[in-house]
Amino acid sequence: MSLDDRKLEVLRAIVEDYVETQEPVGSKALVERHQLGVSPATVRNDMAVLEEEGYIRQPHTSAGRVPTDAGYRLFVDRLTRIKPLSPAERRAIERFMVGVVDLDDVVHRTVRLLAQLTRQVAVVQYPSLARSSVRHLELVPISTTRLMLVMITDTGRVEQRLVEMPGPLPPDDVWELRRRVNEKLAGEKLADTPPLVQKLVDECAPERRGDMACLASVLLETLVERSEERLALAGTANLTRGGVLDFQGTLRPVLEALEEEVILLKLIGDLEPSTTRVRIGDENEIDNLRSASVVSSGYGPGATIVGGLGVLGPTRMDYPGTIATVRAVARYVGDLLAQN
Amino acid sequence: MSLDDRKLEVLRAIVEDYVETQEPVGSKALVERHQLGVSPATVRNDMAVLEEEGYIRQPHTSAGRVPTDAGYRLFVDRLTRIKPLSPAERRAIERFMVGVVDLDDVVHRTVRLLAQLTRQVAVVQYPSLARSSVRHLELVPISTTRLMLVMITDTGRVEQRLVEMPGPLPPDDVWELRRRVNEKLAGEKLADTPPLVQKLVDECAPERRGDMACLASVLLETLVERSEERLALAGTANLTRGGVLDFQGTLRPVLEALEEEVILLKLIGDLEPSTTRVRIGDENEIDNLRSASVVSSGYGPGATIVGGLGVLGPTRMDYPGTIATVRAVARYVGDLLAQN
DNA sequence: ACTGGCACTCTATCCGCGGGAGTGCCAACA
DNA sequence: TGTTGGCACTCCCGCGGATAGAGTGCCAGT
Repeated sequence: MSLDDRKLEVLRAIVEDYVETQEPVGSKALVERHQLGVSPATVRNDMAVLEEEGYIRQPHTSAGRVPTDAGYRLFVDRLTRIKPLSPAERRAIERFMVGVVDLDDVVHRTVRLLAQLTRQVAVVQYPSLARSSVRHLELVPISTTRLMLVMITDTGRVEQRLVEMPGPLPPDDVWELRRRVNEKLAGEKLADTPPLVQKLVDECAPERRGDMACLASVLLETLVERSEERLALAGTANLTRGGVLDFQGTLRPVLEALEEEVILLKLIGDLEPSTTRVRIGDENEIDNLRSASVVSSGYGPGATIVGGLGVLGPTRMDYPGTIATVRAVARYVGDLLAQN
Repeated sequence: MSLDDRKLEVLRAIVEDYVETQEPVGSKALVERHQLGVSPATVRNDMAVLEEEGYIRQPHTSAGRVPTDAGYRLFVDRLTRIKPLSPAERRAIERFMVGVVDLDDVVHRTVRLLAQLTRQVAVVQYPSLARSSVRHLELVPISTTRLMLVMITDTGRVEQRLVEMPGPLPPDDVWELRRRVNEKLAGEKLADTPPLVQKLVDECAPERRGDMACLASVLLETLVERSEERLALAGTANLTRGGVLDFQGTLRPVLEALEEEVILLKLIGDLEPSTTRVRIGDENEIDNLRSASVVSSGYGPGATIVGGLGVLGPTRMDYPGTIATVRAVARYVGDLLAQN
């Protein structure tokens, strides 16, 4: 049996009221607060159906109804008109971002901005190395046998690693290494570099082979293996809004999950679709986050996507508003990156 | 009236029991769990005195006693023998730190280690720029009018900033700038650099003056103004141990405080004394942390101190154990830095 | 100076009891 | 067939009172 329009309207009303009041909502209160044009009894019938279909449930017999995860899902998919940002919010974004100086700055400001606007926990991933290109590689002698390898990407990220050389290396040789490495790798996507690095070693003059091999191994580590993604987090204090009622009693599991970068990356790192994604409660694979929802989006200059960002909050959240904000911020950050 | 030895012993017993059980401790339970050699009645008299002096208090008439902040303070100052780390803990530290690759790695591992060992929130400050020296400055052309300034310090920190030049700059000029800047600044303590940077501009040939001034302003920002300290945080989930009983009801203020880097730096950034410092409850100037204690210590290669680290937990914490751990980890990190 | 005894206080817990909100069902109606 | 008003029912929540228990303060005795 499919749900007719009024039943959907009832679901919407339930979700909206529950999100606002945080209390189970009953049939009488519903008809009072919304112009449904029908009596409580009718609404009750609709509710019975909605409950049977799994979209709402009652905490105990004879209490009001509460949306289930499936209910929120339906609400998000079919009942949400993305509400445009208020001018105040637009201005907040603008104001927050004036005078950014570098990538770190952008990321930190963005994550705070998101947390503040949505009043939830915000996560921003640094532009993924895998999706960046090498802009420049620099070799800085630290001692006679040590080099500092500094890599700068087109997205503004700077990574550095220490290289222990097999033996002392005169400055001219460092210079030569630097030149060859840049010649070969500059401009290349990081994902494409491994074979190039190998070539670099192969094409090297035998007497330099040792040094180059050593450098190459660290290069590979930096470029690929250790291309651990970085991210920034803000707004954890927002978890305590609404008491401990959300998150079924303890923040513990949520805080634990937030400490695991791997988990966070999974949450916001789904970069395929350019659209905003919402994961509600049980839809999260992470057990610790079964009582949380995540709204995330990819961002990047133009249409390409170089990283993800998003917010995490209770399933009982203002989805339309949150989605709009996340989307707007993602777009803004993308534009900002495009300017560099 | 001064407290005799037995009264102090009673205080110690109260603190230890309360820390363990999290419940107000009564006279009878005390004599049962500790060999005090006197009767409950005697202990009661001692307790009355201790209460009068402000070291303990009862939540309500006819409940057990609970240490006050002053009680903890006395306990820490006069009743604590630092207990040596267990071999297991020593081994944990060693194992945690094998194979560190760079400074970021050291800091991240350290903060996780601390959180794990103390089961509390851990904070580690990156080596303070103000206390570091310039090892090398690198200028990388990004476009014709943009340079990336990369600074490497002797403590392993790498900072970068974008420099917008007034006009296009040929590679040779970049080279020259790089040479001059390094000549003047390499090896200097960051704190000493501002006048040197000024000199750099003054001594510059007039036709280069514009470029150099531009670079200098960014340099100053990087070296001084924006030498915001960085830090790492871990173990927030530990705040939820012991329910919400600690922290008088909500984690909110604590989580808020933990989001403010400035606050955290104040907490662990008191670098004067080489010894471990303990701040208990009200001793924290930050209102949000009135129900928390902070154990912190400076660290650095040898006797010098380049940064701070510490943990934050409820006033009801295991001070002897925590102090020992913080101290041990600080020393270990110092040794690690000394090796570079 | 310490101890045992005793009366007192206060809290936490359980119980029972409405009040109230909300439901489900049914019969009536358009 | 879909909607409505009515009604009995269920269950949570909050309240007051009684009780048990833990712990204290005080006092008299050693």
